[in-house]
Amino acid sequence: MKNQELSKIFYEIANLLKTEEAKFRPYAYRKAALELDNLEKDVSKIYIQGGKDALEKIPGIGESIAEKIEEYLRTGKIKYYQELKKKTPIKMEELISVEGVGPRMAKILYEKLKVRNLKDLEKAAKSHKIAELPGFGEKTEKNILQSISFLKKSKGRFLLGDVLAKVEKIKEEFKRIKEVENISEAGSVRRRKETIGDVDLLISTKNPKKIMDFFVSMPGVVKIWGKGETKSSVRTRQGLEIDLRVVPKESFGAALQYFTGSKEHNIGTRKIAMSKGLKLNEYGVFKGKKMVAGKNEREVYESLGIQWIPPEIREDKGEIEASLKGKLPELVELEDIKGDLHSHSSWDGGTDNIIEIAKACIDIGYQYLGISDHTKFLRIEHGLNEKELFQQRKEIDKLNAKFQMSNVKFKILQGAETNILNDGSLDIKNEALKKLNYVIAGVHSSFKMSRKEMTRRIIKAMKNPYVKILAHPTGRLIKQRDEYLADWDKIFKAAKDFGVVLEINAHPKRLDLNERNIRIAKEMGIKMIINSDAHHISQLENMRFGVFQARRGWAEKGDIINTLSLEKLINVLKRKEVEI
DNA sequence: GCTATGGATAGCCTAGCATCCCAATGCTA
Repeated sequence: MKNQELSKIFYEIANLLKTEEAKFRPYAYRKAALELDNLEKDVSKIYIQGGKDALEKIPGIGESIAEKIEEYLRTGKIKYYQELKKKTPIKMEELISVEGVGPRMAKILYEKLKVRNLKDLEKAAKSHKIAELPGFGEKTEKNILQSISFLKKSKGRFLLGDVLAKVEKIKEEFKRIKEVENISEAGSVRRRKETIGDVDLLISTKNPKKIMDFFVSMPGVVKIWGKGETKSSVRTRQGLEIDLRVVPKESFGAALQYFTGSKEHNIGTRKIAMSKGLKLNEYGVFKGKKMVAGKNEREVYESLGIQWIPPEIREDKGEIEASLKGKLPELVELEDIKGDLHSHSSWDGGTDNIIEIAKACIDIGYQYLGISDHTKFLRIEHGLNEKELFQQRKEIDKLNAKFQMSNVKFKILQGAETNILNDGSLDIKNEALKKLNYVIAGVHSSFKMSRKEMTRRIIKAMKNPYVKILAHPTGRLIKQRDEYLADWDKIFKAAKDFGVVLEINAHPKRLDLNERNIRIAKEMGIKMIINSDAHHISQLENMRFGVFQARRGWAEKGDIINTLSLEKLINVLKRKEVEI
């Protein structure tokens, strides 16, 4: 789809324009980029069917941007964009991915120090040239270096959220070929790791040549690293490396087990095979020369005398031992989720009305939806004040009454995503919080506090009798920002003591808690909730990424409160009983 | 540059915070 390509260009134009005097044009381009990114229909189809006029019907796209889309679809280029790039030939996206560096700073650094990319930026910072510039200083330079070293750690990896849909699409394409007997993703994609290095695909077929020919000629392939009958590797336009392996039908299960990994897990399973006088490799399980299993993965595990282990926990973190004892956790499933308690509506500047979100949730099959808009401290997000929360309540009550009248078994709950201010107080008065069905609290500012201060700040908020959920507890943004400094042992203990539910934020960029913390929370008996944090109806689907993450942290249905029926959930959301 | 209102023009995504330098700027949510 051209949507994403165009969206990327318009984002970049917006950022380039931000370095100039233009005040509102950057917002216009950003809006257009956002709309294109969220657009379900292929923009080139819209153009073919209705021309430029049809393009202008897309929200946020007017005459000028429609012309640029037209130009891109016809020529593959946008002259205006090229001219902007010529004026400031820097890798803007790369530079502003460094926390603390924005478009303006990037431009100044280019003009003064000829910084064009991340490498130049690091060099300039290391040689202390940045601190010498007017308007900059030692602290800025130090922060830049810190952010760069964080970025390096995740370099070359993609978010699962960006990769999975593409993998699913490729699988669909393959399934149309009748010679494909079995197909599955393997590797870290199948284990649903939060970031992915490269994609492994596995197919069984009697006609490897046809499969491999199709694979290397897929649209979007820009480089073929290798092509053979059993293995081919390509790189896509987005920089994603995909390996495809073709195996015979009889070995598909064994190969799937082998290529799913992790390496550590496989070492463990192979040891078990050895202890039973068997040999396990990617072709099957063998007793001497006789193959005893291999066709499907389940029989591979069973032939070793252990339970089949869900891919998400194949990390050699105790799953093999648990499996040997027949005590694997029954991991939470997407189907267990009965509702979403973290979503944003048009009240706080989101795109969709409450009723639209509710309808989407009914379609998913949820029993309930919690609207939790931002509150007033976050002006940029149009945070609601006490009065607006009250007005919103009236709308929600009306909608619930309608559901009841028409015998729809669905309820909208009213929450709010309040802000934990620097001193640990919230930005909404308790009298207003009291009237909500539940309160989420989260840190949205001043991330760089001392460990001690941040710990005190969060725990104080958790003590508020109305706070029930701690949103995105560690504040990290994958590949972008590390978690804030805090004493997590103390915070987890506070969650346990004060009955605060820890969120597993399902946004692919957050996935916060991470799997390690989920497992700690589970072992401590702390309840968790998986929330989408959707700002757009399409993001409700992110729930699945939260479920993957929960599964990676060994969470079971009973650990997650939004697997409960509405009645039970309401009971859990009740005011804290404990004296704080 | 887009949208809404009214047919050309106003309004839009702002406020707190850190940093750098002691008032202003740019970044972030």
